[in-house]
Amino acid sequence: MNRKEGILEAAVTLFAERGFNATPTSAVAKMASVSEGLIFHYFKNKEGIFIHILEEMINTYIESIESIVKKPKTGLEAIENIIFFHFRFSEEKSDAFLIIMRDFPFDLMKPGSPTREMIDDRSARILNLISDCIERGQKDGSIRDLPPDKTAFILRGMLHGLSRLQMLWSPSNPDIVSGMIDFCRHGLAK
Amino acid sequence: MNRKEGILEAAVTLFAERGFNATPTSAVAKMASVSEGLIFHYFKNKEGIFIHILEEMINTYIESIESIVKKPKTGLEAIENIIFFHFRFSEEKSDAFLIIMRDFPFDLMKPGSPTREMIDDRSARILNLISDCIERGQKDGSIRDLPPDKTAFILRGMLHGLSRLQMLWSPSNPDIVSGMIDFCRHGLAK
Amino acid sequence: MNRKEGILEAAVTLFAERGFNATPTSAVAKMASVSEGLIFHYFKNKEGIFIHILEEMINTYIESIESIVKKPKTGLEAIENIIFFHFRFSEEKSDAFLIIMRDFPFDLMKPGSPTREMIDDRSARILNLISDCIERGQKDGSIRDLPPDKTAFILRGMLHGLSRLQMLWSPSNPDIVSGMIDFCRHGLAK
Amino acid sequence: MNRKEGILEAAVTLFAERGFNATPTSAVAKMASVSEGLIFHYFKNKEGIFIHILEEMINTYIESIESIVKKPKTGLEAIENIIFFHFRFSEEKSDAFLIIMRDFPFDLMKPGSPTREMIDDRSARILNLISDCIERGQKDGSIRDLPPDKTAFILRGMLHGLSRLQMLWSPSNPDIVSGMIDFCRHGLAK
DNA sequence: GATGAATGAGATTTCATTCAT
DNA sequence: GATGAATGAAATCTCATTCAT
Repeated sequence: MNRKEGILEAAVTLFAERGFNATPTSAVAKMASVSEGLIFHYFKNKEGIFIHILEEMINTYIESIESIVKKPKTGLEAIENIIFFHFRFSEEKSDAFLIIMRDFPFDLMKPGSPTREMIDDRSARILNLISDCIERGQKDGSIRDLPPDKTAFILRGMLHGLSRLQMLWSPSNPDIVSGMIDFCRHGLAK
Repeated sequence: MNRKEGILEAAVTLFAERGFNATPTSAVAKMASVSEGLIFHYFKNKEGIFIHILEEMINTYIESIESIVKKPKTGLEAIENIIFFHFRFSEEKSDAFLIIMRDFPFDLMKPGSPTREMIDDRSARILNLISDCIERGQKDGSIRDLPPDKTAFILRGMLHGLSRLQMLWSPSNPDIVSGMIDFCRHGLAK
Repeated sequence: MNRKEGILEAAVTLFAERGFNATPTSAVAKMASVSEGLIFHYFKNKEGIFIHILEEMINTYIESIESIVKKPKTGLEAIENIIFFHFRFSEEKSDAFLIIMRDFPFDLMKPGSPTREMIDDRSARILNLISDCIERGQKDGSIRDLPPDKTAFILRGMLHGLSRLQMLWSPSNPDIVSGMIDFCRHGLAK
Repeated sequence: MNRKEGILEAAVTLFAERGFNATPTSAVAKMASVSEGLIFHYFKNKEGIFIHILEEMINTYIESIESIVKKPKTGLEAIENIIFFHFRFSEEKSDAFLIIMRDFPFDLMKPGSPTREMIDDRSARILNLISDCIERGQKDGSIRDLPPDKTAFILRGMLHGLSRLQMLWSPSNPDIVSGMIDFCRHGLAK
């Protein structure tokens, strides 16, 4: 493993454990057995590390969804697959997922910033992927008549909110995947 | 307006604008025309301000919901009212809402801390209120047979996620209230 | 002596000794027996210390000259008094004088910055004081016909350059006050 | 242009623009399209670049003056030529001139350091050149009786101070060459 | 000659918090 | 209650410089 990856790995672990703000770059450097300067050599900023993690994650997420939605026969099944995938993904990459849900530094979202643009772009792509499935489902008869874009937004909101609630906010942690699938099937299907 | 309220008002405004971490207590003091020391006299901590805002908000939220769910005839209508109320509330108190969604300092959630206990309690109460409505709906025939607790969790996740996405993360901001109502009606109703 | 003055005194001494850039604020704090934070409480910036020293010095300089030029009978004598004063002043306040001549951080001169404006103002006032003397001398017959503003600029340049050369750049340090007086008498007088 | 010269050219440009201290070697390397290591291969130090620029400039300055003072018939004319040359030179090499006037790192002047010795030597040579002209003028009757060394120092101080004031410190920038010539003619001539 | 990854030593600055008044 | 001077503990980031290749 090269040094850059070592830094990223250490950062993900420590950020998840202590929080982004509460983790000094010195701790990351120490855990990665690297000089502190090297972090800034590669990432320029502490935020640079975050951005790297975020970008990598979001891109993998989208690419996975892109390939996943192709397989099923109906649009509704495609949506169900997205839901399954989302929660599996959030478990597999739980550390990075947690960081992004919990510690996102929102000054990165200043209008016009490159990160903002990247996120806006990815958000739009995700919404498109979902609403494409909905339209597909409306054509193949698996999904009833409802506005695809709005509904895509609602589904994404559900995924986002359920993941976040489960991770950060709630004492009880029911298995909600099957529940959500069921709920959506009724909410969407004819 | 007394000084304590002045501090709270200034804090909400500034935290919403710049973020909790990025707002020094000195800025709050200056905006409230108060000495910095007085903040600590009233709130002990910087986090103390946050906790106060959070608690006030969450209590109002719950009390409002408690009174709201009583009126409608069916459980389903009660749920719909909760949804309406949630989004109205998030607009009315948009600053405080934003702060809590975006800047929550998660070290307050350390197991056993008083804030953690307060939140766990309030979360449970909210879930109970929702699942009560569901059970009510199942009795009055407006809601189909599905697990009340899980479903309550899902509904709360939707509310949380949609609000958060709308506020922080998404370029497009469709009006999703009616969409969510429609979606839930299909998802829940018989 | 209060703490603020203590900081200034320590700063002048250390800056003169080691140079502005080479003196860490920690050294100033230590020498003034004060916490490092207090420096920033009073001066906001490391540059803030410099600006304070500069402003105090330049104001004293101008006020002294203002009172000095009034006394003598002729304009030429007034000029001579300025010259005498300048070199006496530079010896009395040699530390602060040295710092300003040697370590001036020229990003303070960015067009539009408050320090830039302050300096432009003070420069103009000094030039005015000198050229007033010249005009006075032309009226009273002690100074020949030459452009007052340009000549004032030249005299100020001489003062500046001689002080700087003497302090920083030259191995031999002749007593140049009398020489300059003599030179100017011939250069200016009828 | 070879790489060493490329580095020097980039350095002069950047130092003039941002200041010596504020310009990282990395910026010089980038602008010269060269690796950062190569700078240290050629110059050993960041200060090494400065010294190189300084030495080149000061030597050219002296050699030019040496050849210039030979031509005119009288000592006074020779002095006038020096003055003309000085200001022309400072305009032609304005970037390098600016750097030396503004950013000279005075730890290079530590007694005994090679740069200190080089500068002391060049300063003495410049003073000698000027005072030679004065003595010449006293012999040929163009310059009155005054101490040549002291006067040479004063003239050099004028040149230094006027250039510096003009470049760094003053809002008004009158054309002072002719003024200085006139002033000196009266100050020096019989 | 030439590269650029890697280092490490600081330096400035920020801030929550305390406490004497 | 109210003030604000004073503290001190970090934390990010910058850079000159080195060195293996």
